[in-house]
Amino acid sequence: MTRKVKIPVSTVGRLSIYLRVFSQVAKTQGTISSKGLAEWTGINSAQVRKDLAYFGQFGRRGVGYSIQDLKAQITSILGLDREWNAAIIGVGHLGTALLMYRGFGSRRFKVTAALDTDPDKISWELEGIRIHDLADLAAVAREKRIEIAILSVPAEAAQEVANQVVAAQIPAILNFVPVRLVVPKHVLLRDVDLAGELEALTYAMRKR
Amino acid sequence: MTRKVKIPVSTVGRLSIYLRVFSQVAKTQGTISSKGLAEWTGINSAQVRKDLAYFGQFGRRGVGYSIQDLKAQITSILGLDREWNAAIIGVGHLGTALLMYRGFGSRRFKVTAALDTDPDKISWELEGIRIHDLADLAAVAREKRIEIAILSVPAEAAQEVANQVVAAQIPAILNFVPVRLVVPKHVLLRDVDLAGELEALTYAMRKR
DNA sequence: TTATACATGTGTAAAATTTCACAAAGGGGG
DNA sequence: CCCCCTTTGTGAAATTTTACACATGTATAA
Repeated sequence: MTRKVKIPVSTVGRLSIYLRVFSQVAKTQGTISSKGLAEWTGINSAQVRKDLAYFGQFGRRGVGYSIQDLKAQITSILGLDREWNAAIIGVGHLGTALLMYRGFGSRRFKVTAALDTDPDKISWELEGIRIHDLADLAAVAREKRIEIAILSVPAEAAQEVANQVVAAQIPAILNFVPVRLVVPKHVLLRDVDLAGELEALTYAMRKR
Repeated sequence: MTRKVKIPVSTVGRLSIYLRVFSQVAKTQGTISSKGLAEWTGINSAQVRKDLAYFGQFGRRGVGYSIQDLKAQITSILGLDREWNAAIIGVGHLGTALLMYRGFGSRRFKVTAALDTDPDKISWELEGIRIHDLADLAAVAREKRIEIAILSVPAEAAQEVANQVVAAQIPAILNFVPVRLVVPKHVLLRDVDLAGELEALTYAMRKR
């Protein structure tokens, strides 16, 4: 089988990048080479081939990769051949921001619930999504079949909320809170640090 | 000198993480060990020491690092000892979202301008920030001393807008558009791919 | 003063990731 | 059918990143 060796996380990240290229070139050609993908992405062409080879032999020597096929393959590898329900937990500035951001939905992600603890927010609706009481998380998660919790709560509350997410049997967390969360290892956790991204820029700018 | 060897990007990313820990522990202790930082962050303690050692000898053997000192050091290393003016370019869903998100401002980043090409948006104000015509980018950038452009425009327009940013002499771009931008190498570019983050999660969930 | 426990800074080893480089194939033209 | 150009898939090398391990320094207590 193909999935004997462990696949680097970085490879998975690049799959997303390759997928994106297709929406930009698909119209003009039916096929693309690793060199072509390399040019579009800035990733070394050997790297491209190696990334794809982890999952199978999708290319044809002398020809390249069928865009249609490869698109379908990567879509399937990334689990994007179906929809995923997500809930936003914490409807403060960032949470509201993420709720408004339709980019999540644009691919296969649907934000179908929002939760907060603030009585002034609960029962309100934002962008057509009702805000539930966080206390009802387990019920909401079950009912709406939530599989991804998008966390944007205050730092002090983050771990406690994460515990509730785990208790509600939601299997994955996308954490926007700049705090290290401890979760059982069967729960998938991914951190996004927006301030950190800016800091990487100022670090580089400072040296001038 | 301390800056002879090249510092890994990953090290810089971890500095942000260390810095964050201090706001959570500072009150209780005056000092922290690499082991302590390791426990807070999940990063190996030798890694912590190596990261810090790139920039100088901040610790004391048998004692650890003075939190106050280390905080000041990292703050300075990351260039966070002053404020940075940022502009949000593209006030669609994500742009609005980012504009509302005060987390950027919470540290040393100030979003002081917003720009768009849509006549219906230009001259409006959002969160107290006036939306300018993108055509005026160079003037706005000069006047407001913009040093970071936060890009959230449609994919088709991204490269062209990036060119304008470069022409406006803005030295750094934080790009939220899932497109590879080509910029001169004196311009700092950092990509944030929100959909990609979710895709990393679904990839892992799919395998069950 | 000496023993003990702690913790840094760093040389070295290990692991992971990226890049090179080439044999093996595919395709097209004559 | 043969030649030539292209491009994959993949060992092996190179590079980068992480982890180990320990000599060296610090503090405390008896």
